[in-house]
Amino acid sequence: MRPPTIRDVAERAGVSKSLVSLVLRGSQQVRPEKRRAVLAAVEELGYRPNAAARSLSERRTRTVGVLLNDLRNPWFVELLDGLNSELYASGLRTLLADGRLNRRLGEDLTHTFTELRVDGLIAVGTLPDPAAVRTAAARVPTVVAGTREPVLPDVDIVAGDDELGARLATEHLIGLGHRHIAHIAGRGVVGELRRRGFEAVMREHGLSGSATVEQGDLTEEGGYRATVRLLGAPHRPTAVFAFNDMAGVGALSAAGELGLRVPGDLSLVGYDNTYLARLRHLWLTTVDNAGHDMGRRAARRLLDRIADPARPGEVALTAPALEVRGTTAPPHPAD
Amino acid sequence: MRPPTIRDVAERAGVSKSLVSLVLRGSQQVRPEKRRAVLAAVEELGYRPNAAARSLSERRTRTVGVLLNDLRNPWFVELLDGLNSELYASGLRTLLADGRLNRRLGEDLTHTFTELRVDGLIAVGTLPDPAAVRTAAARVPTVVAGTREPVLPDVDIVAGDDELGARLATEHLIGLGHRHIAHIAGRGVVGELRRRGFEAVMREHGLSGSATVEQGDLTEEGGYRATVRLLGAPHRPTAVFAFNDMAGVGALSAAGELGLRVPGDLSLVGYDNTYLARLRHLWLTTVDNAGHDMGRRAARRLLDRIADPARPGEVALTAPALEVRGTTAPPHPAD
DNA sequence: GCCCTTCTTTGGACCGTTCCAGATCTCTCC
DNA sequence: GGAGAGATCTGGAACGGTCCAAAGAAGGGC
Repeated sequence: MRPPTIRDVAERAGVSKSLVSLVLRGSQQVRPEKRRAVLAAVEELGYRPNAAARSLSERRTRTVGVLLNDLRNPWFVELLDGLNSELYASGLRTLLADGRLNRRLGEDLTHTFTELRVDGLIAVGTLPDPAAVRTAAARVPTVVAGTREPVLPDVDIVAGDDELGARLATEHLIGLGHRHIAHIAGRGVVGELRRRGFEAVMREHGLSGSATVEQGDLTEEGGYRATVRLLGAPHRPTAVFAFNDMAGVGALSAAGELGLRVPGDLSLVGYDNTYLARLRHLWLTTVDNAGHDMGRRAARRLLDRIADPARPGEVALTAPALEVRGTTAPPHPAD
Repeated sequence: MRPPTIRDVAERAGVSKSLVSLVLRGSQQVRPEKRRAVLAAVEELGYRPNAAARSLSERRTRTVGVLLNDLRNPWFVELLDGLNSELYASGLRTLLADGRLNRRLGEDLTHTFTELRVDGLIAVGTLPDPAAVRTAAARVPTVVAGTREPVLPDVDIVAGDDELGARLATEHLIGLGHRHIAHIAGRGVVGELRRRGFEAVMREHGLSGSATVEQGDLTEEGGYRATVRLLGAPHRPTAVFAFNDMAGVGALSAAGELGLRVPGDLSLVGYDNTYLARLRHLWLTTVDNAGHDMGRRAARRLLDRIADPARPGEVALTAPALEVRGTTAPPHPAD
């Protein structure tokens, strides 16, 4: 009861296995009646090529590995979507591995990917183990997406311009009249860049004195706690710029619990423009990071690199855009 | 510059390739010094087995295909997590395909999976093309998770008891004193079951007359629109039980826009206990569907089925639990 | 020291494709 | 009718592992 092989098809169609192979790969050098005979045999037997045999022989898998930090972050899914659609168009399939989950399981995911001999690798977001990306990149064409690290030779980087995004958010708040603004900072290089953008703009407007930075993390919980600390301090900010939407939602909750109305008493900006920010009940002003588009660009970079593995690594930044919704407004005149 | 093969390792270690194979597969029949020599050679050459060659020879891939409806639905991710951890423990890796995305691309994902010769298949949630699951199930051990369809011979089903979950939600609302209760219904068998549970409980309490069902869909938008229609009707309900959390959040928004306070003027229950419901700013009363646990159970079923493909299909329902949060309260005495 | 048994180790067939060099067919042209 | 040129088709060697039967080595008993 084994699945039929190319030889079974050949026998049934009365041709050689080589001819079947030619037909299946779309060769023009085959006489129409033979082609028909082969296709009929394929149909009758329900033949499906064996991908393992094919890639063993072709010495490539037509598969790209995607290393993801956390599938629960909606922004990653967005990026993944763009990635998929572009790679699919080039006949590549995508193999997904969630680094957070599997690290918990104690496996180095790049091992799996090298054993599978993926044709390329995309590392999305800040990963638990950047060293693994380095060793993998030495073996297989690699592109880093959605973050600026690790910087490696022969690795392209496709990311948003986080510093610019942070500038947009901060300038929006200042433009509304806010002076005392806080930033809930994230971790890693991305967190660093967004914080830097915030601080630079505040400095440029002579507001360094009324700028506060509170360390949070990438979760709602982190945003909540940071905001509770911020709003409990003596010089309460009138606006908060959060590292990402999740933290922004946490800030929203904290404000609500402390009896502050948003945006009346407190303005709030998130980052990423995930579907969370688009929920009407949250309706968060945020910075659009163009995840889908970034995914497509990362895919194109990878295709280029697969074609020419030795090309020098490039850094491509996409410009983010401010998405103004319902959580920002001018401060009270009193403040 | 090809990656080293088992023969390269054998030559370096001064043994036969068969011995290398034995060592790598952990045989006890190998003398310690030879084992050491082989492992040293592996290390020096940076050898990694070729998964394609291995699975061609072993005639299995140690890979399970997961067909997912929509990665954006947090509940699916939860289930996936459970699935992964259990399968990983059995040495199986997981290959993920988002049906919604790929259908847009016009591909039948089961094709990919049959070409890859996955050892098993898990279909998660209501899929765009149930017929594809049928044909796939004829070739490869298959388990359906998170929904009750399609029912096929030799296919196990692991799902939540949706009717029971709906009963819990409805009884909770009735217990609080609500009489006029609306349900925002979803699509597919799952939607059907939840609606049936709702209607049964209303009937049992003699409340059929004040039960309303409004068709929504699985999105926030659908929940929002359905709620706007419900609240605009003459006999406004005092409580809404939504098909899932997303729809519940839409309902929350609609209530807010119409000037109704939740839970003061309107009680609200969702379904799935996704992280959305856990966001403090939403804090939605919901029905916990135990996604992680369900994923693990689905994995175990699949392992059983791979071991014995002919075993009769079973249906396993997990009991959901009500998770009471901040969106439900007794109605106004006036209502 | 020889035979027998039990460990270890090995060569070679096989898994299902692709690829290539060469065989075979078909035509065209003189 | 035969040569030459394409167009088609084919057999066999990879690809990199696993598996199995059998060879070789080592120890035990007489």
